[in-house]
Amino acid sequence: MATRLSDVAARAGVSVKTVSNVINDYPHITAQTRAKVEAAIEALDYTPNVSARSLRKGRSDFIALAIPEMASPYFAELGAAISRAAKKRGITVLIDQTEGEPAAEKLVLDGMRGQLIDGIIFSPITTAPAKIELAANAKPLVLLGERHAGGTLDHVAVDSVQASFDATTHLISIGRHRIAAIGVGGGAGTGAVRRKGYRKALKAAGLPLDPALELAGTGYHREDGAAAMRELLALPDRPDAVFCFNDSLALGALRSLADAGLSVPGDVAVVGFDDIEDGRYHSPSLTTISADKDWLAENAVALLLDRIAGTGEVDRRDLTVPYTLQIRESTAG
Amino acid sequence: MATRLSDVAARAGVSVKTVSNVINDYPHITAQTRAKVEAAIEALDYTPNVSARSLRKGRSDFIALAIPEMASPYFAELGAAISRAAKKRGITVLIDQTEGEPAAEKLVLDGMRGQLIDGIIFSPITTAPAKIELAANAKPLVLLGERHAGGTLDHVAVDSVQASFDATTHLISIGRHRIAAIGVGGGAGTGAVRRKGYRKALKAAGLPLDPALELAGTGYHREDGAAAMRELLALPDRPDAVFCFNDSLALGALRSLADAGLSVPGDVAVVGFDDIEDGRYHSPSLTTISADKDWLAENAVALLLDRIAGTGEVDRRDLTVPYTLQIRESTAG
DNA sequence: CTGAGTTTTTACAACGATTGACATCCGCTG
DNA sequence: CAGCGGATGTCAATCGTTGTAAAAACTCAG
Repeated sequence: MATRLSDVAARAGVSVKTVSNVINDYPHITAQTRAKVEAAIEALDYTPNVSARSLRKGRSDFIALAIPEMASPYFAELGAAISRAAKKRGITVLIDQTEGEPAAEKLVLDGMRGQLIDGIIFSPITTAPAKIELAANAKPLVLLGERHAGGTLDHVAVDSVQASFDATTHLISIGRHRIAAIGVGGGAGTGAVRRKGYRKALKAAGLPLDPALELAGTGYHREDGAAAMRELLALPDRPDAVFCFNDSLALGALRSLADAGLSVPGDVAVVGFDDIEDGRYHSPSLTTISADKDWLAENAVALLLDRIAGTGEVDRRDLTVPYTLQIRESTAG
Repeated sequence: MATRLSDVAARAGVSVKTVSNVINDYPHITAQTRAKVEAAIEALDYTPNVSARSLRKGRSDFIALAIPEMASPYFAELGAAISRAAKKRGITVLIDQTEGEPAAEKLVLDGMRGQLIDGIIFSPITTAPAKIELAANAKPLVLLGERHAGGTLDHVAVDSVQASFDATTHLISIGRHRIAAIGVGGGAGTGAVRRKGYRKALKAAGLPLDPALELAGTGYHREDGAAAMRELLALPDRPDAVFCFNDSLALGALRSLADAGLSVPGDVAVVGFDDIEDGRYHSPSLTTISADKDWLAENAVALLLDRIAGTGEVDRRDLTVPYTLQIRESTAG
């Protein structure tokens, strides 16, 4: 079953070394020999044994993507984009669901998978910045997400403060005054950073900051958004707009608004963050911050591969993903 | 950086093989030696090298999951479930997006990844049954999805005919007479099988079969559902219910219905298939066929591992996933 | 205390691909 | 025709782990 290098060599009538040379693009090879070898490879349907190669070379061309959960739409889309970007470069992505568990995240950082993977793209939830720095000796690592903006590791993220500022300002610009925020306490520093932009926008517009309008919730899912929205609607003086720190929260919020018989954006305008596909087809469609996921994926992968190949100790790089505010029905009835 | 077996051996004062024996639970080891070795492993923070192990053993404890796209909600949820099920058994899942491309599917079947993976769970889109049979010599393989029900390969799937029958019958039971079907032509045989159940239900109820009410669409996404629904609404005699062959289609359809100002289920009742999370939080929430994804995942993984470990040529197994009809707002206003 | 029988531990050789040092063999140039 | 560079081949070693088989250590009966 297993075709080996030697099988190819035998069929091509050359030495094992030559086949290896062909595969590894060794400079001095006749077009003729190369053709012969390639024909044999084709004929035998040969694939190099990854284990053997990786054992010998110390490189596997596998990278890991560690995300909290692949079933959540944002991460699913991100994972898909990163897989594609990596595949283009002949790299395979191994997706790791940490489920936000510290133990699982630690495992990732320890360069788990027994030296199989060449590097990690990591979207942390629980692990604190300091610990990441500490453990990050094992493998090249690129961080995603806004946490940790001041660290010493390579990093790719949206400028969440600015984006949140824009989102909130958009709500103000359509005449809203009581603007709530959902997701304030959420994971990975996201909550804190986005709240910063939110508050900044309120302040810039001279609007008061009402603590009752800042909802933490326990997670970043639809149900959390729905619950938070219900809380907001129970307030004596309910908000006329909500900025949700991600689209899932926003979709949950929309559900609660619908249940309450309120119109969107008539009674309450809603803005999300992430631009997941669900939001585009929702009714009403969701206004949201749309970061370029393919850009993010391309750059995260490129950065990591750079670091893996890296000889000299290049400076830490910190990339900012371009984004736009997609105005849709949930704010522009 | 790389701590090797020999490092552990040196520190514990035993031979390399003994350490290996400890790790692999070889029966004859003194408690004392074991303790010594384990202490050394702990102290040095040793992790076995996957490549070397896999090279030597011919087993890697990696399996691949090949799906059309991980960003589509159903497959994202399925992938998450399978990852979890595998992790429980110490297996790592490598997710492969075939994007429905024949070339990519062929690669999967050829047992790509250079013998790294031990087996494949495959959810085919384009590749025909016959070709799968043919190529399936390389690696143990478990098929998902309804295509190929009569083949010779291990197989885990919902009884789509029955489920579709139930879904359609439910629509009939709430008094609908003009029931459309969306997704009839779609990929992987799904369309054909579900249509069969749909037609059967109509026939059983003595309802006429109107070809104009069977919509194919180009894919299984929201946009396809939305487009199909628009087509249906343009009919002179529009349907009073729609059975969509998956939830994404249904959500798209709901969007078009909302755009048209029609009420659900008042004017048109909608049923989906898959029970993805989006449907539960949609407004109106979506009535759907809910197959037990964890059951599916557990059994697919177990079946595959069985086959991998398998000595004797066990008979082909064909597992049917239990499901329920979740009645929600889109049919029960 | 000896020898047989049983545990426990070890030495050695693979697994498949790659690499480096050299040895060839070729056609050419000077 | 010596010599040179290009193109291949030979050979051996290496990556880290584990299966085989045998050596070493221990147990216990006589």
